[in-house]
Amino acid sequence: MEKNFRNSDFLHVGNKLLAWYKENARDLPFRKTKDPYKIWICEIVFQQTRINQGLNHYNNFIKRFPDVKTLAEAEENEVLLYWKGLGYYSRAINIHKAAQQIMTGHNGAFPAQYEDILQLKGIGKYTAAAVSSICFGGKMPAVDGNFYRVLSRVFADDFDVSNSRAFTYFSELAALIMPDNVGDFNQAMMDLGSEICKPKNPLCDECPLEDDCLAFSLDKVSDFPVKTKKVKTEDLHLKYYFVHHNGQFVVQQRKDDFIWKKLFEFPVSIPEEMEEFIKGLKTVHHKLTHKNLTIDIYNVEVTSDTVWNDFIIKNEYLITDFNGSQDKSFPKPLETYIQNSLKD
DNA sequence: AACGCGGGGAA
DNA sequence: TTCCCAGCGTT
Repeated sequence: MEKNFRNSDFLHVGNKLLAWYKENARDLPFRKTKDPYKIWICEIVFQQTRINQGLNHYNNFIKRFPDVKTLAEAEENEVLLYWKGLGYYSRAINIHKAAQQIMTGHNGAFPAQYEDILQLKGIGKYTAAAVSSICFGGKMPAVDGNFYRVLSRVFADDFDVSNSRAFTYFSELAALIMPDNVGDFNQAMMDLGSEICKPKNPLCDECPLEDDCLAFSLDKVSDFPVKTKKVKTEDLHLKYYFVHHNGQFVVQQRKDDFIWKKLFEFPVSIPEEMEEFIKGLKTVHHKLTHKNLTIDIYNVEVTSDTVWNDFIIKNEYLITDFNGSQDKSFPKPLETYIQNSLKD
């Protein structure tokens, strides 16, 4: 793009956006508060997550963990239970650690300064800017996917949003139109990007920035944003054994690497002498963003107390039953498998 | 600077 | 199918 295009005053664009937001802001639960704890939680929940998908999780989470102290004192596994089904489970692990950071490092009071907020686990430049601007009058733009899309269209800017310098680049672009009320501006950009300036089929005739949008005037809205990085998926084959005995079954907890960090799963192998108890196999297909999973689940009904006890003791496995499984967080496909087994 | 990490909805 | 979503931590 021509650099001289950016040398004029674009503040009126931001002011139009604010006026639009005043009339068209979405009615969301976390819009009624400036409690930094609640804003923080909502920012984490809705990272890479659509509002409708995470709304129930957010409400349940706030109800169970209403403040920093309650969250900090909870068990990690219970925090993960409330994150069940949301994905990106390191968010739950980090949110719990950050609560403890706030207790020990800030006497339980959420830090007000951008630099201090940025030090918390799981909080990056986007979230620090969002919380500080919405709750404490901070002046940093909360640059996210909506900013990339709206700004690249308004300025018809072909800067590649998959470039690692995109955050800095679009932060500078945002500063051109950013009014004094940065908290509302940040939220307005989110609502405009979500409701009007959508990735596909944007509602340009309803957009308050239609007269200011260079891409629209060039009839090239669909050319922006430019994104070169392509989504690549790979196939992955997993195998589990659903080992059960007298209504109980064997579970173990995953490590905090790879997928489904610290969630519970079935054992991935059984001793040879147990193979005679295999009743059948169910293959489950599950799609992740970057993986197509094929999961073979062997149904192993152990009818020998000796074999069962040896297996548990030798491997130090955890045992649960169908009721107890509700207190644990399982990966989606395994959760579905357990629920279906309950019906049989 | 590049990559891995979930799950669901829209087109 | 493919893309995208109130991104972040690790390497």
